[in-house]
Amino acid sequence: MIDAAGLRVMKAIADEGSFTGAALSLGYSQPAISQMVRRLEQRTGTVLVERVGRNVRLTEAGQVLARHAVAVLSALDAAEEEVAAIAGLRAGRVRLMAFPSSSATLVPRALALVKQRFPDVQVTFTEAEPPESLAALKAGECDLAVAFAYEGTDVGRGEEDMDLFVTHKLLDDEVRLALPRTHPLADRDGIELSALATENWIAGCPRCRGHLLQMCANEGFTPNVGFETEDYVAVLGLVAEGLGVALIPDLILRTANHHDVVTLPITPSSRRTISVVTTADLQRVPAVQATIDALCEAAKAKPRVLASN
Amino acid sequence: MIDAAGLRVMKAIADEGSFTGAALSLGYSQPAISQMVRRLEQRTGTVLVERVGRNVRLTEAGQVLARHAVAVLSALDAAEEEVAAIAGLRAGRVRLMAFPSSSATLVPRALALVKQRFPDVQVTFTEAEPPESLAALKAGECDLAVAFAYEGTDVGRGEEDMDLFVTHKLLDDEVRLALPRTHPLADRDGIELSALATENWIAGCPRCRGHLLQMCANEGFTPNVGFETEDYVAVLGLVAEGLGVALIPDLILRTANHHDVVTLPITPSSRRTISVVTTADLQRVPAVQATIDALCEAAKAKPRVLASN
DNA sequence: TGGCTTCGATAACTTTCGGTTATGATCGCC
DNA sequence: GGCGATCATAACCGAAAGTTATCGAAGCCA
Repeated sequence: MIDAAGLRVMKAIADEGSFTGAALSLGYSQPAISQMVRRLEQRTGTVLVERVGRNVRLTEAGQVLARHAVAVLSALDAAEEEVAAIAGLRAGRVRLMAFPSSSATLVPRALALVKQRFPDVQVTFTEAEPPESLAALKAGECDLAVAFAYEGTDVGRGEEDMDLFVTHKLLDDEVRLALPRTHPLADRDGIELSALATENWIAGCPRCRGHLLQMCANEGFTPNVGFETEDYVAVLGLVAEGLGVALIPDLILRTANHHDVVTLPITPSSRRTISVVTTADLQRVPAVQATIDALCEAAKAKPRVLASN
Repeated sequence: MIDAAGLRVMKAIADEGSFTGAALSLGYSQPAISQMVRRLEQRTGTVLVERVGRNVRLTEAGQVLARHAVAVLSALDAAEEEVAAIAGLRAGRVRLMAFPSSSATLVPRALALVKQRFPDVQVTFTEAEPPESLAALKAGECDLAVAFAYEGTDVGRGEEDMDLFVTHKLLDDEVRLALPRTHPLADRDGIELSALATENWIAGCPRCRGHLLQMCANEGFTPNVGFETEDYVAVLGLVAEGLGVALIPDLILRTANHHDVVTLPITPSSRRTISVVTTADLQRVPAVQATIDALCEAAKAKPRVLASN
């Protein structure tokens, strides 16, 4: 019934004391004010201004509207400013989910980049493996997921609704064989997977275990998996103690290595692709886009860290 | 930029969880919501909803708008309600000015009527003689003036801008001669003004004094005015003490009389007209109209009071 | 897996509302 | 009494907002 424009006009009339002044201050023409007031009067069914001589004066009801105008308009301005802040990266919240081994350096580096560039954008971070993080993304519980997919399977995921998601590849993560320094094969430059059919194996996270089984099946054998743990530090410990060998992504080795463990490239080579995943809608949110950018840059900066290691 | 309708829509979407639901709850069609959201999005330059499957979910910016919506809309409702209260006589303030002798019974009775009918309408009351009250009305310092004009002069006033004002006649007030009970003429049923040329006169308010001089001039003499006071009780006291005679409006005699004073009709008869004056704009304000009505009714009820006196 | 239902997007049309220009009426002032 | 300023009114114009009709797609259910 009453709209903000009407209130703005009433306030301008109260401030300026005349229709003409109000028109000037609002950038309208004088008749616009005139009929705007008339509209308001017949909508409210009340006299809002009294025409006295060639000036006008607000009635009590008119003063009421003018008084409320400041409250309404300031609330409107506040809303506008707040979304403008989000649009202008002066505010905003990004809920990021990433799988554990990415949170070692890739994610912290990206978060630091975002914080440096847009100090008021808040990125919250939760660890989650790709299946859960993508489910959370779908459920609207996060805005961004850092996920990985092993070569062969699709980048975003191997699942059906890949077109719902938008993925940006961050980096390729080579899978290497980890074995004890004391192992007979430890001094080789590389090794064929098929030569490891009789080893005891240590498996990582469920997806990694699946990938291990898949690769071995391709080579014609079923690995003897003696241990399973999601903690790659534990995997390295187990390997170091000579309890078995493991396939470990290179990304993990950059931050956690063990002086009793040697890693070798394998044949056929295998890698996983690490990507950041979001939705088409969310990607258009500035803070989300900024976080994606930061992640991409953090990923590009990675190899140097690797080389120095 | 952002309008209340947009906020209302955002809130409805937040509440209903879908465009269709919002459309239903607001009485719009579904496409209306759809393009309303799109408009808002391109105005704010931000993504406000994410389309997930066949439902929608608000983004952070969208939630911000929905959250502010309640503040803005409630402020708007408050404004609307307040003017509706004024329009519906559940609120409102009337600033009434009346000349002193009208405040004895006429005004109190009218105020009581208003208070009984519309307990929440506040009538404030200030005493003022017609010249000042009408000036105040013109200056916007009051809404209603109870004024009087002596026969011959115009009802609203004798001045130029009578068409600015709207007047409602309340009652005619007969002017009577007040003289001491001991006066030789005190037992007459009436008296010619011309027979009083040699009396000592006591004059009331400036306008009354002017009227006295005018009447006497019409009868061919100039009254010998020994006292002037605006306080009619004082006039009666002076008359009672035999210090002179006076012309006193009947309205005053209804509330203030003196057992040593006798009043008589005079010839030529004279009366003043008591009216309530406002402006055309203010008359359309419900509370003002209600007060006018109450004054008219209070004036009609008057004669009975007089008769019983 | 294939229809059925439902939901959002889009297009095209219509109407109403809000605004401007032009003009008139009136007031206050010189 | 004329002049300048102010509000009101009329006529006109355009944009914006809402509607109907239709499409595409998603989820649901058998």
